[in-house]
This record gives sequence, C-alpha cells and structure tokens, in this order.
Amino acid sequence: MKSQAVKGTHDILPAQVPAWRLVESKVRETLERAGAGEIRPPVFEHTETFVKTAGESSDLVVQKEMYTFEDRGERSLTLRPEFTPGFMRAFIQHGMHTLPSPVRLWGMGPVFRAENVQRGRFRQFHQVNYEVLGSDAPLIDAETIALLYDALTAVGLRNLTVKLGSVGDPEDRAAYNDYLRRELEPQAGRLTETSQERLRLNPMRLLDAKDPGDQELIRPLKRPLDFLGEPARSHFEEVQQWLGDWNIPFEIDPAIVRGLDYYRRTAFEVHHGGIGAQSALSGGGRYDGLIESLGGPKTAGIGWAFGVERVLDAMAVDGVEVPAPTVPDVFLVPLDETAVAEVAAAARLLRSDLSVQHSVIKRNPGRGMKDADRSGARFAALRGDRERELGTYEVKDLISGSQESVPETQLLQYLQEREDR
RNA sequence: GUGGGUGUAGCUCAGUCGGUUAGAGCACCUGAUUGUGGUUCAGGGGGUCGUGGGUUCAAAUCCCAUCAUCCACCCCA
Repeated sequence: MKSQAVKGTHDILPAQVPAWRLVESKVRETLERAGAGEIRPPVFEHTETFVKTAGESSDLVVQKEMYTFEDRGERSLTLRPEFTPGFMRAFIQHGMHTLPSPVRLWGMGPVFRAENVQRGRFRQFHQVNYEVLGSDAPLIDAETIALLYDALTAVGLRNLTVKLGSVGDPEDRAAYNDYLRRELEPQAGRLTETSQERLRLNPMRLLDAKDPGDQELIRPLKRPLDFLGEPARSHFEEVQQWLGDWNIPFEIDPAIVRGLDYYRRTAFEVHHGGIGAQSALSGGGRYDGLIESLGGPKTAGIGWAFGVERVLDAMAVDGVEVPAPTVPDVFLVPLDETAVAEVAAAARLLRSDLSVQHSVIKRNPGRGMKDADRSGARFAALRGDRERELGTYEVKDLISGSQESVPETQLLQYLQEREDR
C-alpha cells in the first residue's frame, strides 16, 4: 500500500486512453470547425491571476481550494483551478484583441482543486475549456451553448439537460442582492451559519441553500430573473430565440447561480442524470467586463468548461462504444536463436508500413502462436531453420486458421494485400 | 472540514459467535505439446489479512487509534 497515487489523482492507463482520445478528437473537430484555435497555457500562474479573476468571495478563494505554493524566487504561484484566468491573461499579454473578432479559443488539460473527493470530483481532473472574446451579441451566446451541446452529442452522450438562466447585469445583481438583504436580514438569525455568511458576502448564492429551514425562508422570494433590467432581459430572450430556432433542447432554470463572481447575463449548465450527485458535466456563462477588470482592453466574453472525467463517466453509463486499442498487423515468432535476430531486424523494416510485434526470445511453435494470439495480431509469422533454408516465413491467418509459406521478400506485400479481408 | 460504508493475492471476493500451515475464481508462469494459438488437464509463483497498539494460552476474526478508499453533505467540471 506504499506505492499509491496522491488522494484525488488518477493514472490514465493504456486501456482507458482510447476513450480520452475519442473525447479529445470529437471536441477538437467540433470546435475547430467553428473557428476555434487551440491554446495551451501553463499549468501554473501567479496566484493573483486566479484570485483577481475568480473574486475574493468565490469558493476557490474562501474555502482555500487552490494549490498555492511559493517558488524559489518567493513568488506565490498556484496550480490552475480553472482555465479561464489563464486564457484571459494570455489574451491580454499577446494583444489578441487585434485578431479578427470574435476570437474563439479552446484548450484541454489538467486542473487542480483541493476539495474532498467523491464520484465525479477529484483533486486533479481534466477540463475542456472554450471561450469567445470580443462579442456581446446574443447570437454568440447561443452559438457557444450550441457548440457545447454539439460537442457533448458528438462524443455520444444522450439525455443531456441544458439549463439556461441569466444572472443579469451588475446593476441587476446589485439590486437583487439588496432585495435579498432587505428581505432576509430581519430574520437572519433563523438562517444556518453558512447562509448568514453568504448573506454578507454574496447573497445571491443563498439560492443554492439545501437546508430545509433556509429553503423555507427563500422560497417565497423573487428570483434573479425577476430583477433583470431591460438590456439583460431582451438579451436573454434573444438567446432563447436562437436556441429554439436551432432545436437545442433547453430549460429555463430561474435559480441558476454561478459560483464565480465574474459572470454577467447568460449562465448555463449541462447535466447528466446517471453519474451520481455531481451531475453537472459543464457550466459556463458570459463575463463582459472581466478582461477590462484584469487590465486589458474593454472586451466582452463568454465561455464554458466541461469535466472530462464526468463526461467519460456519462459515456460509460450511456454505453458509448469506444474504439479498441490498436493491435499489431503481424506478430513474428522466432523458433531458434538465429531467428531472434532475424525477426527483430525484419520488424524494424516492416514498421515503416505496418504495426509489428515479435517474441523477444526463441519460442516453440505452440508457445509462439499463443504469444501471437494474445497480442491480438491478425497474422502470425514463424521463422525457424526450415524457413531460413527456403528464405521464407510461415504466415498464419489467426482468424481463418489458414497458413501459407511466403518468401521473405514478399512478406510486406502479402500482409498488406490481406490485412483488410 | 463533516457523516456513513469498505479495507484479506495483480483483480473480484469468501473466510469473522477467536483455535492447525489463510482460501476460491480470474490473471500470471511452467508442463502435457521437440513445428502450430483460442479449449482442456496438471503443476507452480504470488499474502507483514491497510498500519500501530491493546485484550487473550491463542487475533484476519474482539477493542482503541490511525491511514487509505468509496459514497454523500458543501460546492461545482
């Protein structure tokens, strides 16, 4: 029990990699056909980059969910708990506002959060992240949500639930927070401790409260959607219009709230019912003003992230078929010591065109066939003293069981002609 | 951080009112098979029973602590 990966981290083993590649290839195809460029920011950034982006009242900061450390130069650095801050920093640093607008960026990789683990929640996990910078048009909101839906559908998921809401503009949120404080402060003593904390820091998040007593107090209150100003309201309606036009199934979630402070207007999540309590595959929203607050040019933005492990979990639940790992085209079996050198040399040459494995010690024919069978190869090719005399390989088709003597100079051609049959 | 479940072979697990040398299936290695795979048969390797302490003539089994793991709360990806 000594050799053990750190709590909340996992090895992705060879048998699992094909599923990861399937997700990555489908997502890449979906997003890049829509004009997204892949960006690969560093895994760690200055701590400040994350704190300024997420906000002081976010759980990432408040609950100390970030892996923060000091390097030898006494800089405070943090392993990324999400992609968006790194994308924003890179956008500003490289002057991407001069690129044709809007700029669409996507990325994939590990992120780190110091949370307690459960199904669908890990300390190192992986996200696919997508952001569009430079447009505040409702059309872009709808396009962004549609691409998320298309990407998840492309990997084979069904029965997805898209939840759509709006957190309004900053002044709407301020008005709503004021309203919540007005309504709840007189009876704050009846709220749980965490809810009282939220009432002080970010009242809107009270809507997430699960405590029955808290819910009782909150239920009669108005929702954020009731406080949308005219600009946010018409924006929200137009997004719905587009999604309806494109047949993207969605439902309005009047209580949708984001844990991160930077969201404005459109907010959305995609859920899947079969993967336990952590049912959110993805979350995202609009964040106009974020780049400006980070010292960049005034730039609108919207984006989302999905958790790769959760998507893989959902794929398994939905029975999505994953391509099998590649198997060798041919497996060479040396029947004596001399043949060991011969098949090793032959394998090197054949590998310019085929996938080739071989036994690395001499084998008797029965054992050699067993090696070949277990490699998953289509063909086994035996080499011993008889073959050496004739300059041939004894090639057996492991599916049909038929066998032929093939001159070594024609081995490649022989295999290529038959591998698809 | 809190709560509950579970820790016995690489994997899935049995064994637990305390009692000889701790078991099975799968996987792995060897042989039956000195030129032919999948099936079958025979044999073999592999365990500090998570860890530490306690009770006892005797502990995988009972008690305490601790760690890990799974699920859930919280929050979200």
